[in-house]
Amino acid sequence: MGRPPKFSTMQLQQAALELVDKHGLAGLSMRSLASALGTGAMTLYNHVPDRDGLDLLVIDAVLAQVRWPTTCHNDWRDQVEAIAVAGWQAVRAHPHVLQALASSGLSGHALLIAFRAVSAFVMGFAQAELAGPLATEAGEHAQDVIARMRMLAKDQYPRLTEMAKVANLKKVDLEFRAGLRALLIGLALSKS
Amino acid sequence: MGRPPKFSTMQLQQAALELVDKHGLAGLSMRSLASALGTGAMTLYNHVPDRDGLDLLVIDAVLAQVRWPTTCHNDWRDQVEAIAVAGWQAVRAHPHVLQALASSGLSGHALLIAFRAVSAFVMGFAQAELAGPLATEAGEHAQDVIARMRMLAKDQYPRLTEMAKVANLKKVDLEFRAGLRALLIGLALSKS
DNA sequence: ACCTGAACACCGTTCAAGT
DNA sequence: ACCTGAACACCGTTCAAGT
Repeated sequence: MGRPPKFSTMQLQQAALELVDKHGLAGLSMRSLASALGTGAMTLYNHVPDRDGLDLLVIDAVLAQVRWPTTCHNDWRDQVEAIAVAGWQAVRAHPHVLQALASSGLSGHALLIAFRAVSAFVMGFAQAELAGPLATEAGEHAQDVIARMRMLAKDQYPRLTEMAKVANLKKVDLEFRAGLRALLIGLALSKS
Repeated sequence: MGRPPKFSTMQLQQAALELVDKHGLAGLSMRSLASALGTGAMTLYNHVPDRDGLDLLVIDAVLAQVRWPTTCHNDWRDQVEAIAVAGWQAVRAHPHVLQALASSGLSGHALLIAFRAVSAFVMGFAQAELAGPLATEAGEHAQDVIARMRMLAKDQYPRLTEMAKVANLKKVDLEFRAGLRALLIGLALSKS
């Protein structure tokens, strides 16, 4: 009866991520993961409901590697920037995962709108980076917009606020920052 | 020898889009599209190099339906907003296509950074909309950021500029506008 | 030039059986 | 409880043949 599981979920995650890093998302299948673990395909159904569960496994593995900032900036915008940078760096380390993230991952978790916005940017930037280098000097003179979102995040989105215990990031990628600014300018459509 | 093609590309596009609208992207396969057209799978290879070509077909079909704005606003930000609205409305009409758009479509075309940014937002908003209604009152007091991107678009990105012959949009979706503003606030991280 | 069916090497998942 | 192989209904694509 009560048998101990042959594999831990972490083992599956590690093997799946390895597979995706090596062969792309298309290289991850029930059968390929199973044989990478030296077992049969059906064994995986003890850890995962279906094929899509494999994607979520990979996404979780990547998110688990994110070094979320842990200390607070005075300016909340610095905090959000640090979060975005951290998320982007984690995704960047596993380019093939992008596809899974974009197609279903984060939205399936019913994540917060604000976090979704940030991650949407992260995706967009990473995709742009694959196609060609960004015009890094675009946003140098960007100015402020009103930041009412700060309250909004604190009141309605505790999870985002919790994530926003921001670290004093030393080694941020300058190109990413410049790209972020360029995107913000491009998106800044507010009326006056 | 010289035989006339049995199907026009437009016929394929229409049938493929219909399939995706009805059964989701997963419902589109070489075989399913072929049998929807009453032919064999291999016939499709005369119009399309491989399976991914089917996705591009669908994406093109959606983009073809976009009623791009045709007249100019004085404020370039109004123009870009009109573009974003038009793109979003087209995508909205075919929710299942989102997956294809997000995973490869637009980035594969090496599109402009700015347009990618806008479409990334469109994706993010559409995904957020599927998960739940947006906090529409979030961005009411948004203010300006510097808009150097205007020049940038004119000098370096003629295709975007060409698309930015903006129409005087009458029926824009208010929720979308509000969501756009909320996202902009959330993303507005510029330093001061 | 364009179409086509058979065949190949895959795929996810159901099922029934094993410990 | 957890594992497993066989079987089923798919899939994209190569190939060789048809008009």
